Amino acid sequence: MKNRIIDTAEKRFSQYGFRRVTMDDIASDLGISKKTLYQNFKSKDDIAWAVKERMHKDIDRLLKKAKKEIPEPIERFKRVIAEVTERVAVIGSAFMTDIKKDIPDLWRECEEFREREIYKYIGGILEEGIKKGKIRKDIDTKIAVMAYLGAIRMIIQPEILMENKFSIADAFDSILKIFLEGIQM
Amino acid sequence: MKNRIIDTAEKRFSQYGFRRVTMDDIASDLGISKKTLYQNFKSKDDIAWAVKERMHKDIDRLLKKAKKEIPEPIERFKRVIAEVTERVAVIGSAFMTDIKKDIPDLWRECEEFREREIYKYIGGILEEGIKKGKIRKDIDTKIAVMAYLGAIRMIIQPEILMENKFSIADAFDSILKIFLEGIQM
DNA sequence: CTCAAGGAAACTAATATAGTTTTTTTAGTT
DNA sequence: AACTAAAAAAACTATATTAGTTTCCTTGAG
Repeated sequence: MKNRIIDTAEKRFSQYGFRRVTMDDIASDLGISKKTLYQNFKSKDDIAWAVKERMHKDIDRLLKKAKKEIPEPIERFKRVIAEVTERVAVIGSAFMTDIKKDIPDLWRECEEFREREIYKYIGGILEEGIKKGKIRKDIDTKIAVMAYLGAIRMIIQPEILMENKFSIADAFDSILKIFLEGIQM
Repeated sequence: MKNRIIDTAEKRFSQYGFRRVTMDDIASDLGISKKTLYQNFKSKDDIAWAVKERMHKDIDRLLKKAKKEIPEPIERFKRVIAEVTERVAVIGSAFMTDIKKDIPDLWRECEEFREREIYKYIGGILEEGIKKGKIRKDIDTKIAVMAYLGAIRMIIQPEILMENKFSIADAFDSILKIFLEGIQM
């Protein structure tokens, strides 16, 4: 049950931020009462922390695995991008803006994680690629990663998917193609 | 004064959405009292409408000008991208989510504008480029435009600029480079 | 000095929602 | 069928927030 709650909360928070999502929303999505929700989590803040903890753990695991299994930068980038991005895009501006005010400690930890694990780690893959002459020297790797995340975040919004003909997989492929083409030598 | 208010509101709405921005915020940013603010606009909703009207007018003007002056698709894309994107990025997910609930008519108009003027128009430039063999056939132009907007939106957040060494101009350049490289034949 | 305009502060009314409690419903057991 | 425990649904309380309004204070011009 706890995981179902975290799933639902993650989805909602990523789309609407923290403040905009009510406990009623989450309970209703899950088909449970608020009472049951509070039997599992002490407060709304607790849920936000749980969402963050699980996400960070998952992403850590994926990044470590990719590092171990794939030495080649472009391929590793592709793997990481495929597996991590959608989750990472959840650290969206509305959520962060909200928790910066409402749960500052949580915000700080998310910021640090993002800086360390996302930009440094993924940016590091790109730097490797630059060293090996596979990726253009003239791009700032952090900007590239940010841009990619921004692009993905744009696409994963449910209204966008609903209103348009393409599937999310197609969209991800397209964006990845543009990026890979754009960053490679 | 009205324009100063619209400037400030546009900035705030683009970053924080509609609901999160208070009339106190706007007044304070401008160094005026709420009283003065209400002397210029009847309500908060009025301000949102004013922001939208002005923006759409500005973008319309820019798009028409570019069409008249620049026949070549890649160059036109560059021009449009340079002049329009930052403004367009203001139609962000937080703002749209808020007004969808709070001011549905405004939301509808913004949606239509975005569909017509941004995706169709800019997408149209890209389609032209495809026809002329300058842009890859295998990308969906709408996804490309969305991705680009997402990337830009990511970068223009003030905290991002503050925390990082690159300038906004550098970031825009980088992103544009990646995109142009990624979409061209 | 007076006065008008505008900023700052205080206020009111309304809304929203976290968290809690009560009522109703449901499913299982005897 | 009756009973019971658990959970959903509904209602409630307390608190926070903010749009819009009013009052008080300050400032600058005449």
